Amino acid sequence: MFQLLMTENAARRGALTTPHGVIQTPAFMNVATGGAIKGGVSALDMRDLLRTQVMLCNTYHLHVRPGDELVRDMGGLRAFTGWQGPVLTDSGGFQVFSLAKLRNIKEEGVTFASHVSGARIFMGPEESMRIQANLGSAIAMAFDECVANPAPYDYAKASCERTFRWLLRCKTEHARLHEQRSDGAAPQAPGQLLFGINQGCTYENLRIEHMRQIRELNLDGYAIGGLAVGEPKEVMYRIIAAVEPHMPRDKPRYLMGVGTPGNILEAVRLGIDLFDCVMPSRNARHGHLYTGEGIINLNNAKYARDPQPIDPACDCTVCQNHSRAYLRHLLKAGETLALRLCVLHNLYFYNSLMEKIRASLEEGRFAEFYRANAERLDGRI
RNA sequence: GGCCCGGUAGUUCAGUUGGUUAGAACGCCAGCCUGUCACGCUGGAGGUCGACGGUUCGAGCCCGUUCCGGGUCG
Repeated sequence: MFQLLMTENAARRGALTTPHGVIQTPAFMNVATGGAIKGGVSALDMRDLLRTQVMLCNTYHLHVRPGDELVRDMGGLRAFTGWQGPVLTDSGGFQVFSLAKLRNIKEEGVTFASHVSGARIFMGPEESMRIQANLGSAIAMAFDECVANPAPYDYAKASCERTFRWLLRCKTEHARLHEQRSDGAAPQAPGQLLFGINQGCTYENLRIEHMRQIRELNLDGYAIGGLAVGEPKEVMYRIIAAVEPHMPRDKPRYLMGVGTPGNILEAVRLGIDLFDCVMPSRNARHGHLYTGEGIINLNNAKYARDPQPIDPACDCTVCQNHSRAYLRHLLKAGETLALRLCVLHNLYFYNSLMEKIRASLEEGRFAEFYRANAERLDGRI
């Protein structure tokens, strides 16, 4: 259940209770697609160094390898990975979009060629729900289609309608998997929440109509999917602003796959509670580091002799102990330590940004925080 | 000292019978990345082809001299 603690205009400060812990919102979920944050960051690091609240894993990737039944037999994702807190599993719907060359979409579901073995894999709403139950996540996402941008109106509309039919099937299967079994066996993932996903490409009327439909299903949370897939950020903000008034107030709202620090700040202002994005970890591995003053590219020669930490205002373990010059050296030398340290900093930065946002909401000065940071966060220095 | 092999981008090397603005890889410089097929992708700079002279319409390629490195024989 979701508790709305306080609001400032559309922005919200809340608490989402899951079977595996409470998530203070707005929150950023740390992406560990295949059960690990890329760059050598462990579950212990998330707990001890990053102040992570939620780990996000992917249904499709874990189904392909090592297999969801293996994860189930090993005690579920938490036991398997060592992460004690809540896990959100993405449904695999995004892979319908991102693995476009390998797929075939039908009403029943999607046929993929496994990117690992090439073997044919079928996944529909029921399969996705069963896999997510096996994975034992705290929050399961509905199986949807993330439509490419731009998409013709007719395709976006048809896809939206199919995503709705898939959602109905997800809900039915999810309920079936979690009801008390007649044979007395415990359900696979007791108390697992189910979030629905809004689609509709960049067409406001499709977005709103779809949102109105899915809110009737009284799900545990509502996500906006299919954004930040190439459209200008102004378009993304316009869609969020259009859909938000139609989202239930008493349910968490999750903007999937977003985004830059600036995107997140803007989306919180528009009423979003949950985020996830590969950007902080991927960009870290590519040498782009976040600071309160903007983004720095550690690959740049100007940092070769820079004794400062990545962000002088940051209190993460990396900034407490290492210089830009050293990290740049590690990066240039191809040391895997560079990946770990840079990822640690960026994820700490994101988690810490969310803490600052929550604090500003609690103190009724979010607008002020927004004004002071909106411009700067995504800039380059 | 004789003979052989080699000197082409910062580095390791390609350069077809002599023929447009001499290529690659790595490195360097910079850009990109939004529910991760991603230690990835894109772009850029950088060469008096050891030096000098010759042959030729034209030479990194052929000839001569010379310098440097390596090998080998005495």
